Amino acid sequence: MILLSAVEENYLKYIFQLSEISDKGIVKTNDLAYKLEHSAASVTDMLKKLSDKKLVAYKKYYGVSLTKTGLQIAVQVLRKHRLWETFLVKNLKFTWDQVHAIAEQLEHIQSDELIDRMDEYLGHPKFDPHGDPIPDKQGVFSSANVICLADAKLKKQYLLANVNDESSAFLKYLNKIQLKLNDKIKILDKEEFDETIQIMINEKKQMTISKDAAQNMFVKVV
Amino acid sequence: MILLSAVEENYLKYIFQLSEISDKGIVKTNDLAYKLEHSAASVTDMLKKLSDKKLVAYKKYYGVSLTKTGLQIAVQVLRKHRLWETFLVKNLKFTWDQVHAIAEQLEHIQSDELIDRMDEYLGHPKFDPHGDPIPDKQGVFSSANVICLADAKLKKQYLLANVNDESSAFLKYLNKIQLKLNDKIKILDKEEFDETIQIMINEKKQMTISKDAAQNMFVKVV
DNA sequence: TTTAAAATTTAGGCTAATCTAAAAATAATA
DNA sequence: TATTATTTTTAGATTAGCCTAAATTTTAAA
Repeated sequence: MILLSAVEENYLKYIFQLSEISDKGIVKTNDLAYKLEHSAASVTDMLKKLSDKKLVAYKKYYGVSLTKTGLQIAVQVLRKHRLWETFLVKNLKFTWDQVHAIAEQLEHIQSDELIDRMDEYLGHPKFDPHGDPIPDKQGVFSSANVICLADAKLKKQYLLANVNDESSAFLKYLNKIQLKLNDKIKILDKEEFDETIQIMINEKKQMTISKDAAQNMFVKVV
Repeated sequence: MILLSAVEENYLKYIFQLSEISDKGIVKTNDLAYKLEHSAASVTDMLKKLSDKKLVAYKKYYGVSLTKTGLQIAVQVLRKHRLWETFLVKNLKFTWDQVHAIAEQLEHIQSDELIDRMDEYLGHPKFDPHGDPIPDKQGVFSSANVICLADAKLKKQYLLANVNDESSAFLKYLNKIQLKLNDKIKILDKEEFDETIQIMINEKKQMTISKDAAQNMFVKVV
């Protein structure tokens, strides 16, 4: 069990996030410096340390990528971040925009037992309140191409792919409005004021969906 | 709003705890060093820094006490610690001997909003799983009328209200003898020779309690 | 009351994580 | 290709928070 500082964990997390949108998973020093809001010199410094610990593969003037160990740690930090965000929104009723800063702190709490029990407590959610996938204990993300219904685009055709909330209240609600997994959903309108959404289900039934409900539904593009 | 490091918060917390069992609230450098498991020299160093920040009143070779500001912060750290412990035991089903180390980390998460919502979520608990009082947002503790089991009277009915020692060894011992907070305790006999105590638990189970154990248990009169 | 022991502070040093300024390497342009 | 601009690294410094060893102050004992 490797114990890392919160700072080191953050480096790994950001390298992971940048590597996902970069060429061949190679992250540039300056991009990392910008993300971390540190000087490029500090980043170079830390990259050498992480390289010594075999958490990253670093080549001078070229860039950095995660090793297998570094990747595993980065993914677990992301898992913790997203589980905490889920807890903050679902249980403590924070709004999605309030939780990031707090989760940035909570993600560095060191206790596997804690995060396992939190995962259990939340009902093993697969997506966080922003619709980002939550990797499981083994680091496996559930299917990509799924977005939160709250973030879905107007006029496009989707299929209901996943629900985040396993509470009986929410499932009963879905039952009542007769919405099931793999039903077709098209967004007719989004109301800016209260963020409710007008949807068409299976090309025949029109419904108004609350912001809360939409945030718990995940759809994939047809 | 003063932002302190986790290290500084810990100093204030331990000064508070030691001042409660000390003469006139004056804490000695060595006692603090022992509690923090740091060298006395490090403690002197930090006391000077905390003194500069007006969080403690520090007099060389004499001792340290909290200022009004320092006290307020210490009590809020304690509040966070105890609310988190309550959450870990009540909601995540940890046993009370597992939670201390995790709460030591969680107590330093910086967010008033978070702790307010957690307090609300837990239903404004007044005591934590160890029976320690949880100060409210204003820093006010609710006091129970508790006495040490070692000082309790023969033949009287008590409830186990609090334990002094949060070491995992002691809490495991309580688990083993199946003694929990709010269990009924009646003192059947006190042995003068070694100061062991015969107690009846919940009117059905008889036990012998050592002097050491009894000094770590606190009971309230029914 | 003098001396020995204990507690505390001072002095000097170390590591992690940051910084700025200058140097070096790479990329872009004339 | 030569020169300039950009990116990255190196060098040297700083701060927080710790340490050990030595010096100082306080307390206890003879």
